[in-house]
This record gives sequence, structure tokens and C-alpha cells, in this order.
Amino acid sequence: MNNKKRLLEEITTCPECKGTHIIRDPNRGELICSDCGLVLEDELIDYGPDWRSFDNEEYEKKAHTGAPVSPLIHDGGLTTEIGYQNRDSYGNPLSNKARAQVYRLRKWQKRLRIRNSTDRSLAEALSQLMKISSAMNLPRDVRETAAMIYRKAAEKDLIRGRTIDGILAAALYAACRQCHVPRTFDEISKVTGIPKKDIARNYRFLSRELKLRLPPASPLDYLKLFGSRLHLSGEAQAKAKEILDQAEKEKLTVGQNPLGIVAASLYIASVLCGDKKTQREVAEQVGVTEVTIRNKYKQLSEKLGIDIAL
DNA sequence: AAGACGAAAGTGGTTGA
DNA sequence: TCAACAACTTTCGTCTT
Repeated sequence: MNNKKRLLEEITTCPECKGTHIIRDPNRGELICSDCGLVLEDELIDYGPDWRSFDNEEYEKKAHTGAPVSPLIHDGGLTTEIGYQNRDSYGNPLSNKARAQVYRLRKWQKRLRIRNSTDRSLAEALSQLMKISSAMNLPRDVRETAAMIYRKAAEKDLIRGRTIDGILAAALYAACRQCHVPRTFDEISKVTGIPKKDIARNYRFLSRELKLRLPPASPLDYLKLFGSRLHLSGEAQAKAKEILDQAEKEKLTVGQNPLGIVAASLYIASVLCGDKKTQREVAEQVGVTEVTIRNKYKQLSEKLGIDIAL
């Protein structure tokens, strides 16, 4: 921990642009490079003892030696109801030690409950986040990023008038992009049950209000994802990338749904490399229609002079 | 029978008056 | 605020392998 702290304080040059104008914003817990706008945030966040609100000494001590502090801490059993019989799941009485523990947990939970509504809904949201992201098999850094984004949104009072789930889904989408683990609106929509357009709208909103500096969705990230999901050969994946690069160079991609281009690239590559996938397969994976693939691949192969002998 | 094709109508978001 | 518009989808009949 100390090590980490010292390290952070020593950051004086931006890893991105090598600029030296690093601004520290203690309130937001961010380090910002004023040269290129890079936010070195997640390293800094949640530094202080966020557990201090439980002013019980015992707890304070435990908190600092326990699990690493992460934006996800509101989760972890705290939202579970704790029964009032001092018995374990078999109905046997608990030992003194266990009973004391259960008692503390109960007290803790009660305190959590009593706290203000924003905290309560935050806790709820975070546990919801865990459910969704584990259903989607998302890595931890994505979860933490999503939690961070959600927290910031909550702090800025951006949730009011919107639904928790909607913002959460949008935060998750943003986090996926930030971490280069791209997921489509469709996927997130399927898991969360939030309509795609709502996620998209909330995402735009968050991105504007929180000034998330996300690079435009990289078709390349999607290409990798879908390429592997389709079990496309390495050769074909490389080919798809080639096609995509070319298409971008020729400015054939502006104003188009990147997913359509990605799907078409994958399809063309699969045909060219003799590892053919049907339009249907590709369409299903990527989440566009066959018609779109058809139109796009016609357009692409024509403009790029690629001959597909079918 | 499955895949590919394309026309036609429908949908939701963006744009510009 | 609203209509025009472009991109994409849905649906469906037809052609190809």
C-alpha cells in the first residue's frame, strides 16, 4: 500500500504524451494530464478509509487489513438479509465466536441501511452490477471501471430522473470500451433487459456529463472479439483486419454502423480464406442482419476491388 | 434443404429549417 | 418542433448450390 502511494505521488510525466503538466484533483480523486487530457484516475480512487463511517474501532482495524479497497466494496453480502436466529444453516446453535460475528454483521448491515438513500441505491446498483458483469464474464477491471463511472454519475447527481439500471447498463458499456473489451449495445441489452436505445442514450449522456474521453469505438476491438467467437482461423482474422484497414483508409466507414463493416469484413475474409462462415452465422454473432452484411460486403468488395468467387 | 439474393416497406435516430 | 433523410432492419419471394 505504502509502496503504491509513493509511486502515485511520483507520477510527474504523462505515460501517454510524456507531458509534465499533471494536475491533481483531490476532490474527484483524479490525476489529469493537461497536455493530452489523459485521466489517470482509477489508481487514485478510493484511497482513503471509506470504512471510517463505521466508527467502531474494531471495524476500522479490520477494514484496513482486509480486502483491497475497490470501487466494488459496497457489494459482498451486505445486501443479504441476515436472519435473527443465532443458528447456522443446519439449525444448530452458533458458537460464541460465530454469534458475535453474526451480531456484528447485523449491526453493520443496519447501519448501511440507515444511511442516506443515495448510498443505499449505490449499494444496490453495485450488487446489480456484479450480477450482470458476472453473467457476461467480464473481467475485474471492467467491473471496477463500470463501478467508478457509476459512482461518479451518482456523485454528480445524474441518476435523478433516470433509472438506476439504465445508467448502470450505460456505465458498463462505457467501461467495456474503456478497457478494450468491447461489448455491443445488443449484448448488454440482452443481459440487462434495458432497451438498446436507452442504453445508447444514457451512454451519450454519461459520456457528455462525465467527460469520458473514450476513443471512438474501435472496429478492430470488435473484429477481434467476433473473430474469435466465430472460431475464425488466424489467417482469416488477419485478412479481416486487412480489409477493415483498407476500408478505413478509403473512408468507406464514415457514418456507417461499425458493426456492419466488421461483419462484412469477417464474412469476406472467411470466404477468401476458405474458412467460410455463412452470412447467417456472422450476422447472428455480430448482431446485424444478413441483409446488412450483403449490402456492406457488396459495397466493400466493389470499392476495394476484392473479387469473391463464390 | 440450406444459403444467398434483393425488393419493398418499416423503424428509430439525426439534421436542418 | 417537425419533416426530410440516411442507415439499418424486417419480411418475403426467388434463385443457387
